[in-house]
Amino acid sequence: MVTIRDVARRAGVAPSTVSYVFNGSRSISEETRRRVQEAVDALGYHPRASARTLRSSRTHVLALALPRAAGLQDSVDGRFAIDVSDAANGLGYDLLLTTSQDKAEGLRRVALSGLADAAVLMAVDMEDARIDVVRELAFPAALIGRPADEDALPWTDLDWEEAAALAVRELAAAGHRDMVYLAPGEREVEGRRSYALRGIAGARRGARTTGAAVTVVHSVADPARLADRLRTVLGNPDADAGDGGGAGGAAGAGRGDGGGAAPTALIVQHPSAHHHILPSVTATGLRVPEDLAVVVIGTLPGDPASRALPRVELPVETLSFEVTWLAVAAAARQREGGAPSVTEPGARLLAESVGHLLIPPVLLPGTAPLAPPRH
Amino acid sequence: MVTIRDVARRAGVAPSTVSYVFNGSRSISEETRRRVQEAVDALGYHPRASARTLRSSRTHVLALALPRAAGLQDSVDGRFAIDVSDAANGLGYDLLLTTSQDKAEGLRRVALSGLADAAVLMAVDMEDARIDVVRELAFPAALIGRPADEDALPWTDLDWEEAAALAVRELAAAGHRDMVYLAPGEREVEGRRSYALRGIAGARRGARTTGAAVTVVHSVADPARLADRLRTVLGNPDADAGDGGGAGGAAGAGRGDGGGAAPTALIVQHPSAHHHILPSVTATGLRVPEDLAVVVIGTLPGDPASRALPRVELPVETLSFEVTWLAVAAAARQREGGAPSVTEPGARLLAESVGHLLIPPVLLPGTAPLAPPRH
DNA sequence: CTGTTAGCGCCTTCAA
DNA sequence: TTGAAGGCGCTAACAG
Repeated sequence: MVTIRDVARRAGVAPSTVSYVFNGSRSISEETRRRVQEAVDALGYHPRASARTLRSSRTHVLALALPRAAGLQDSVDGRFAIDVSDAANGLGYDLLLTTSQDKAEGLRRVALSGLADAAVLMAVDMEDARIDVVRELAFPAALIGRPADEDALPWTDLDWEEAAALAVRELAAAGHRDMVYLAPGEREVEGRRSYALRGIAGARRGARTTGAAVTVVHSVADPARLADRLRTVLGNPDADAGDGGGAGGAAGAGRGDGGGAAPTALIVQHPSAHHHILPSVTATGLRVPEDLAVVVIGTLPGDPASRALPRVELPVETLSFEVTWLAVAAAARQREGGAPSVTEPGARLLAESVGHLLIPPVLLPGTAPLAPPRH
Repeated sequence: MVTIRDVARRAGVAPSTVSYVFNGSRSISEETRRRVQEAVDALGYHPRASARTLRSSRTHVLALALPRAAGLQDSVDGRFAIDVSDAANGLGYDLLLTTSQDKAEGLRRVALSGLADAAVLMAVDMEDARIDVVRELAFPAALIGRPADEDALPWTDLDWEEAAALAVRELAAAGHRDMVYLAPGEREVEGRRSYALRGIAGARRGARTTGAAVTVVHSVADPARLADRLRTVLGNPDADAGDGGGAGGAAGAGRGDGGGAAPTALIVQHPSAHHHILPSVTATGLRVPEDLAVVVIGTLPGDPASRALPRVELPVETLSFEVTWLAVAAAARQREGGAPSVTEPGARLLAESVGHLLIPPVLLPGTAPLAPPRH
């Protein structure tokens, strides 16, 4: 184990000088710097993180709090984890994963034991228990997701509400009067997942704005059951009444002049349905886009399977970078007692002062056009 | 900041006593224990990880080295990250993500700065640079993936080779004489990704064993190009010669009595193709399973989109647990100077002594049967 | 521009 | 069954 003292001895300087060479907080003569560097290379010295942290009470580690809802987790989570890790590295931080089980236990433990300087909270609910935890502990944190209390903590998110409203508006502009909004599953709504509620609210708003009829249906993981629900709500003429069953999660919504006509458009917000939505629709006997226009919301960028459809992508990389920046800024603010540092122009400055950053949705064209309805 | 001394003072004991209460390595009177606990609760004391680590040189942190190949990463990676995190938590460890960019830089830094006790390496290549790094640094590590040198480090993996061979055998037993093996993309093969090479080797072995003709085709991310390649190799009668183009990644292989007949079965090993393989096949005009039997290898458990097909699932949870265990065991071995600890029976003991654990593939039935060929 | 020094909070040997 | 004390490796005052 080679320490700073070994280096100092070999370079013929004091340990503190070696430290300053590393931390660069005071001027060092070129000669001294060179000799220290030489000793470092010769001995293969590398500072111990624990000693540094104990002394400076800075870890240069960010905690990433994953939700870890029992059962299947979306591939979205992993994608965020990787991109946040990259962003953190770029800012000189490492990333510690905390799959907080119950009551944000992991997050609390990480904060209390000083394992991280700040936390990034993923997949937040409208009222998220983890928010209370970090506030109670005065632990710097930033969220991916827009909580009910928008001023409690810095956050960033895709504007899911506007994304849904935008999809409805565009479809209405193309002539569609009757649409179906395939929202995340019931459980996500009951769990008050932010993106789920915002998306549905946007769909309703779009319906009001355009006068189109928008029926909100909740998605299900199982493709067969999903096809059932779609069959029911899309009112396919030659439905062969497969498994029968109830009307599923159809929840009436949207007022407009569309009345009870058969829907001509489908908006899909459920992440895990993105991949098999097309087969599920095809299973109902409808052709896309001739019989039914399909728009997808929240797809992963670069996902080949969803490039065919018109869609609003989830800007994972941007969100990851911004939330990381917000978390690091929060840590800095806490260290310096609240003085906001003005280091970057533009959106970032805004994000820091306002405390959040809402990313406007962009509707990308798919291979298949936004076909107008047939009647 | 409440320290161990504050607790000691309030409980009327020495700091060391408090420490022993936490670490339980010597007997404490019930009375003392109670008073310490009371003080801990009252003051909200929590030990500092950095101080502990500095003193004990144990971090209780595992590093997870993700490959981070430029461009799109599979959702598989994220899934592993989460499951390894859970497994680590179960063994009393936290998980630090290192998205090692070039030359395993992140991993090296984490090891050198003592941020972790051991590493888990994901998505290993046959000859992986990270293996050299951890060996050079004598840093305990375990791999998810089976490297060329099987004895260099402990590892665990699905037996991809046997999985592919199994699929060929089962299809051959069902009467198929001509098959297509859709392997991972050319880049993954050139990068000598372990699972890619093993899978292809297994397909070849299956061909030899059964006498069936197996053509190996490399997958592509883009669904349209994939459909093209499939059209070419599956020799669809009513192919409308879409984009023309070359024969794509078709690489002749497999000897047998199948000769040049049209393939009746398709085996898919490319993870990112799993989701849209069915549409891509349908796009060629072939019906599944009437015209073409499809078997998928390496699907994620619980993925609703792939439940329909016969498949070999990737046992993410098992692999994650085992590799975590191997990594922790390696750390313990290093601490204790090589003495193998005998704490668990069965497979785990075996895994520890042999140093690796190869999981045998299981072919699960899909909704669609393994239809026999028509001719 | 550089050296000396005093801990950061904890664990663990040694002593009682 | 418990205390006292030293030091893990590093940083940040203070001196010069």
